[in-house]
Amino acid sequence: MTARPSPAWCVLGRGEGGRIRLVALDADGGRCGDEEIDPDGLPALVARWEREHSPRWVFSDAAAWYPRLLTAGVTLERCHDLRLIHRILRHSELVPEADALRAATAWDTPLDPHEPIRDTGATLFDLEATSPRRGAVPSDLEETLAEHSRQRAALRQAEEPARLRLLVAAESAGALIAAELQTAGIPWDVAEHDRILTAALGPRPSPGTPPSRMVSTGAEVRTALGDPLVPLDSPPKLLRALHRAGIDVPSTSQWELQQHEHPAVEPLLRYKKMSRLLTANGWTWLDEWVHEGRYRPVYVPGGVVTGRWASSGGGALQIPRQLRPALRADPGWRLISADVSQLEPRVLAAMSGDPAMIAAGAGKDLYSGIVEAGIVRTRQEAKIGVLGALYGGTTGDSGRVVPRLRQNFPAAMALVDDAAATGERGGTVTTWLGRSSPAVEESWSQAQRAANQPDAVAGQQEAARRSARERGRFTRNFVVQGTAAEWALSWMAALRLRLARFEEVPESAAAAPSGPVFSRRAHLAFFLHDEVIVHAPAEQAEAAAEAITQSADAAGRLLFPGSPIDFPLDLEISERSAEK
DNA sequence: GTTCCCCGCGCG
DNA sequence: AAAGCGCGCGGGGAAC
Repeated sequence: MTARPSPAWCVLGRGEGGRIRLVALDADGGRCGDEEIDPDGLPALVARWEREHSPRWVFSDAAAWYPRLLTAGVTLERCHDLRLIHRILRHSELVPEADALRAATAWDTPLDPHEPIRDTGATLFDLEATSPRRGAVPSDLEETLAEHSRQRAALRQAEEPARLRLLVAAESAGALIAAELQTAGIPWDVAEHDRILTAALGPRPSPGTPPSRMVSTGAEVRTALGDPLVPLDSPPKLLRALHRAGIDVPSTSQWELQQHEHPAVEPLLRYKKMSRLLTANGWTWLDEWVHEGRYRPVYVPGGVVTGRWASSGGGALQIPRQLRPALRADPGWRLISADVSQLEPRVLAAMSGDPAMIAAGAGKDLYSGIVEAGIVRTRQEAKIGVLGALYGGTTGDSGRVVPRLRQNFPAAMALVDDAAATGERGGTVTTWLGRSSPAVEESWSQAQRAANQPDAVAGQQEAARRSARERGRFTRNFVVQGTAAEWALSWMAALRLRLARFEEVPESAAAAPSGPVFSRRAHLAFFLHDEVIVHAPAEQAEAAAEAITQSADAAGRLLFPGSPIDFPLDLEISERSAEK
């Protein structure tokens, strides 16, 4: 009698008559288990397989399946998100034979974020029974199995399969993390938020009326302009009023206004700050987005072409620094905030293997390292130069510093310069782990060809060149921003597994208002490109900090094995997030 | 009345 | 300060 092969994968999908099916596959794709159950029994079924076999769960779309499991208290270690991975494999230059994948158009969802999923009471099955979500992919078992099989075939045939497999794992981990972040939420101090608003704007006004300090500041502006009726919230009208008062600005943006000495400028800038705070993160935002001491934004993994996350609703990726003190740990808990110093430049140094650039960042602030190497005089110059290198800056201070970087960091600059040149030609570029930039539209190529014909008019040529340079700046940045996103996902994926091994604290020490899943031990609470915040019981704070640091080191070694590159963190343990 | 685009500004 | 990359959002106002 042969041993029953152990399940490597568990595929979930809808079966007949509204039932759910689970099919277990061994490492070679052979079926080694098959169960069917009513939707109500799904969490218990999944929990049992997770406990007994810890397989990689195959989801048509983790964003549709996992929240339901989390609500029932079930967390999973690993998954494969077919929707997200389809998008990567379909476009990746490392997949030579993608015809079968490309033919499966039902899996080709737009980059647009999901509709915000605000009502967690609705289940996957309710949603699909009524109106399918925008960007929904098939969720029936047979089609889910078929797509899984196509993706495994594509991965087998890939060049650099090891890298692509890392990307697949990291992207899928991101799908789990995004759902967990939304379930856990960010601990948010409503009273502190209200204090910040009141200090800046005056007490909360009745609905429909502006707060008192905005009214008085608006009056100051109007007095200074000598016009009692200027509508300050309408840029075109405000612009005309500014012109009438002799303030000759091309737009009403703050940096234009700052060039002028007029007495209306200072109160107007103050007014704009207040208006921004009120409309973006005022009391209305608080009412809508913070409930029971938690802010629960909708994260959209893979929502940006480069692989960065986007967000949908609530502006999770734009929380102003001014409001950071409103992030506050529950009583007896701590926030551990960590951000990577100069992530993108370090990623570029590692990708290119540029020894001088790696050395400049070794164990310290990379920009200061560039100063100490005698390449530029000030840290500010170093920063502007490096950002210019990453973004394709050609003018001003950045344009003056970039040539010096090109001289001192030839390998690093060659990497981004090559990416830009490829983009200008209409070509595709690829991140370190294998995410490729979208192909140009046929109309773009046609316009470029037309502009190169002898009969092309000057305006046409200029427009085509400008468009080519724009695309070059995009592809230049794509390779670095995209690889940085891969590093950040690997960091979080490693951290998430470390935190999952933490002991649960006693009920009495649990964070009160959060759901049971994330109220008993350290958990991720926030993510923003190169920054994480972990919410942890006070006695786990040091260990969580250690896990964050170890995970950063692990991510560096995973992506760049053997490279001397390091990724130092700014890390802080506190009850309240600092404004910085 | 609704939809769409632009502006301006917050974040990395 | 912005510039040079990537985003989301609210508001106004034009387009429909």
